[in-house]
Amino acid sequence: MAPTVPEKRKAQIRRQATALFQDRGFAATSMRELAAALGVEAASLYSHISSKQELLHDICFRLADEFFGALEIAEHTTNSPIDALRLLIHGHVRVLTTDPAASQVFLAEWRHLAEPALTAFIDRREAYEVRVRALLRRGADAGTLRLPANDERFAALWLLSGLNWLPTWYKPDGKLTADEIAERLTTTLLQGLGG
Amino acid sequence: MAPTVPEKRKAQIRRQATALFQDRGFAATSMRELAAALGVEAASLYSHISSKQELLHDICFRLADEFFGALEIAEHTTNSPIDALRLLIHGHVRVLTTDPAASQVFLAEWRHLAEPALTAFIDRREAYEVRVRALLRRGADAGTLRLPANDERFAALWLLSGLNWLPTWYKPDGKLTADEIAERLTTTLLQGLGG
DNA sequence: TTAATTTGCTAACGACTGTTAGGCAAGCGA
DNA sequence: TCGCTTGCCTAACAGTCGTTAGCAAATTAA
Repeated sequence: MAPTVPEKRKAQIRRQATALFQDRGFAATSMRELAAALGVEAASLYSHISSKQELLHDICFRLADEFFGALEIAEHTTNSPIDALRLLIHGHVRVLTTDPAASQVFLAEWRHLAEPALTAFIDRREAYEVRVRALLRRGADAGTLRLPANDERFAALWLLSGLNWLPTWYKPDGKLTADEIAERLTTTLLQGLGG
Repeated sequence: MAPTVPEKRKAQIRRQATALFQDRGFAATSMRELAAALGVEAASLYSHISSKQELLHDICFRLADEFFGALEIAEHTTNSPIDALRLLIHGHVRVLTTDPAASQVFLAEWRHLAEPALTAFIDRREAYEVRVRALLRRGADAGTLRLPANDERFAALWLLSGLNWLPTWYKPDGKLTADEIAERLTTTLLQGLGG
């Protein structure tokens, strides 16, 4: 009846699945490969999980929750749009660097979700972007942000694309901490590369 | 003996394959799906191509050539690093917008290349980034660019990530032309979002 | 010790994978 | 009309896919 012990093995499977989905892709990863990586036969996995889809679903929606958490902190801890933007970047970067593998699966493999999870995922992602746009809009209206062509949609894409590329090159053993990376990204984002 | 007629059909197959690889991914696209999209049986494809790998290879390396072409123009038409950067962005955006589907395959599906093409591809990509970094370095040394932490590696990632996210949202029927997008990106990149 | 739970196994299912072999019909230049 | 090429077909190959059934060993709880 203890839920912690069964969670252990399931967590191991999820971690290994995350790693494999990340570097081979969901579709190119077989349950037999996943099992082999855990030193087990493929059929044995089904004592712990119900399907391959469930693994992808768990990874994608857990990360979605974390990104939403970071967004909500940014929205609720300050009234200053620029401080909120800083908080958003720091939170976003912390999620990305805490589990880069899961982040990459979240960013790149979500399209392999089956319905109805796929639609739910897309809706959540859109809701996230809407709120980021609103945050940028507030900054532009207050005069503390200068959006290109006054277009918060464009600015939001620019912001998120700059952040979301991070897990493709981030190495956890690198010299920079998550906060240092976030600081650099914030500076670069706000000031640009112009001399 | 006329090489143009057989090329026609092969080009159709390549275009359809590009579209399918883009929205399902290489591994999740079967030759039977590709054939069905062309109104043909799977086996018939092999009169025109030699393998599924060949399709991926052609797409990835053609795009690599185009990106390198844009880079070379940027390197050779001006001595001003900042003008070269502008040219690079415009060229890069033009490639991305001219064939967004192929661009997304290039950016997202290259990892499914088989050896030795995979290693060759990675090497080319690295060579590309090295040259972009050199371009940014020159700008920083000349004082016309201000790189975050004076790190051209970081700046290059920032630049390319901002550009490479474009094909995920770009719609060819949108209001913005490729040059308008490139101008906005250039402005945003150089000036940032700071008010 | 007994009972229940967890974890894994072998074997197999039906479906699907990329690809090949071999043939047939239409359109072509000679 | 002949022969050749192009384009597509059916049939099949050997292998892999996710998943289920049924059973056994190990671990844990009472």
